[in-house]
Amino acid sequence: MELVDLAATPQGQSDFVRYLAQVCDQTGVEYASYAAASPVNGKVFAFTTYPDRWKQHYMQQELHLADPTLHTASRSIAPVDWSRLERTESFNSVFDQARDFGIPDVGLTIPIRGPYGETGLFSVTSSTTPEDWLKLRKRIIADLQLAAVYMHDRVMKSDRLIDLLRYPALSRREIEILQWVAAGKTQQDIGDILSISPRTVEVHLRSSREKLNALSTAQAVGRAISMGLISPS
Amino acid sequence: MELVDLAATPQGQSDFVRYLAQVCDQTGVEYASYAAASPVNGKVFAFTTYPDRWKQHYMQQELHLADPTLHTASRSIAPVDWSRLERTESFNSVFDQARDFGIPDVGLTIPIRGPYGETGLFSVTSSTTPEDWLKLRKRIIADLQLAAVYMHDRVMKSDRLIDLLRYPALSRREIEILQWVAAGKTQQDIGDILSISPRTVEVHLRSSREKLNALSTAQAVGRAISMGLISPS
DNA sequence: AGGATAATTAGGGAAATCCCGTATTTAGGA
DNA sequence: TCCTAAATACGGGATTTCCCTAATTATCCT
Repeated sequence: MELVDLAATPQGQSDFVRYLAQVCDQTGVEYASYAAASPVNGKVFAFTTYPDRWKQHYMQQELHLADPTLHTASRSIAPVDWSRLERTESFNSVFDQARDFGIPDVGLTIPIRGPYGETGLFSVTSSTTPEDWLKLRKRIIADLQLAAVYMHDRVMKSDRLIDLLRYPALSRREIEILQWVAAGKTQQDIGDILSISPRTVEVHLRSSREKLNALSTAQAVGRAISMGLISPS
Repeated sequence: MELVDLAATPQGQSDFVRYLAQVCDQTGVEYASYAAASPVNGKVFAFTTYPDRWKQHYMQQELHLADPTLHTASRSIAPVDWSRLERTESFNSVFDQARDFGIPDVGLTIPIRGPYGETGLFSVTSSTTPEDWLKLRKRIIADLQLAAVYMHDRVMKSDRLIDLLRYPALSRREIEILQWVAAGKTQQDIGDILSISPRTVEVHLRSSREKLNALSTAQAVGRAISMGLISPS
C-alpha cells in the first residue's frame, strides 16, 4: 500500500488543499485532511494542511497502514470521534508520534463512500481542550459532513484522480467478459455470445485476474463489483 | 423488487418515522423519507412521512422501480436536487402522479453508503416556490446531510433491519467458505483450512449458489459481496 | 514513421470445479 | 414425541477452468 501526496504531484491539485484550508478557517479546526483509498491497488491518495514535517514523517513511516483513524472510519457509516477509538498498540504508536510533531490528538474522521465502492476519509483535528471540542464539534459537525461529501464528490469527478483510483483499468473486452462471468455464464457460453473461442475468453479472464491482483476469477469478480467496474447481476 | 413499509411491520419501527417528522419540523421541509435497498434480493425498505394515500399508491404502483430520484441518487455521491433531474418519461410519470396526490415536486435526495455496499436514500420535499427552495436548501443542506448519515447509521445498526436487508441467510459454514473463495482460495485450500473434505466444501458452495440463486460460484461471490454477507478481500 | 506496449485472438494438457449420488447429525414444528 | 427440513459430510465421473505458450492487431509515444 502506497501513500501519495496529491498536492506534490506534477499537476498539483492545490485547489483541494486550498479548500481544506478554507474549511479550517471557517470551522475553527486546526488541520484538515482528505484521503481516498482504492479498494484494489491499495494506493491511498491524500491532501492535507498538516505541516510538511509531519506529512513527510507520516509518509516515510507509512503510518497510513497503522493509523487507527483511517482503519476505523473506513468501516463506519457515521463520523468517528478519535476519543472513541480503542487504545490499541497502533493507536498509541501513531498518536504518540503525532504529539511529538505537535499535532493535536483531538479530532474526528468522516467516511464517505461513492457508488463504485471507493472510500474517502475526511479528518480534522482541533487544538482545543477535549471539553471545548465537544462544543465545537456540535456546532460544526453538519458543515464538516457536507464538506466531506463535497470534497469526495469533487475528487471523484476529477478525471486525473478517478483514473488513478479506478486503476487498473480493465479493457473493454475484459470488463465485458467479467460481466458475463458475474452473470453466471461459462467460458463456453461467453465464447458463443461474443463469437470468439472460449480459450480467448479465458485469456481475458487471466489478464483481468492479474490486473485486479486476484488469485481466482471469483475473487476478481468480487473486486470488480466492489470497484464498480461491473455490476452484480 | 418489492417495497416494504417498515413502519407498518409488526414491530413497527416508529422511532424512525418520528425522527423523520422531527427533521421536517426543524428544517421546515414538508415531507421526509428514507429508503434502503438490498442490492441482491432487490427489496427496498422505507420509512416516510408522506400521507398514507400517496404511500399506498406508490407501493401499489411499484413506483420505486421508476422513481428517477432514487435511480439518480443511488449513482451519485452528493445530494441530488430534483430540479436537476433529466425530464425523462419516468420523471414525468412519477412526478405527475405525485402532483395529483398533492406532493410537491421541489426537493432533493441524499445518497448514503455504508461499508457493505448498501445504499440509503434520504429525501425531503418542500412546498415552497423553487426560488425560496434555493434559499431554504442552502440553509439546511448541512443538517439534512447529517440527518441522512444518522438515519442510515441507525437503520444499519438495527438488528432486525440488517437481517431483512441481508436476506437470504446463508449458514455460518456457507458464509465462511464463500469468504475464503472470495479471498481466492481453492476448495482444497479451504478444506485444509477448515479441516474438512474439499468435497464438503463443494457441497456448501452448491447450497450457497442455490440460496443466492446464482448459476456459478463467481456469481454467488458477487452477490454475497454486494449483499454484505461477505467482504471483498 | 518507427518502436514499444497493450489488446485480442487461440490450442494442448493439467488441475479444479461442478453435478450426480448417499449418509449422518441437528433444529424446529405438528 | 416424532417427523421433516436443514446442515453437515463424502465420493465418482463429466465438465470447466487454469497455466503454458504464441500469433496477430491496436494504440500510444516520441
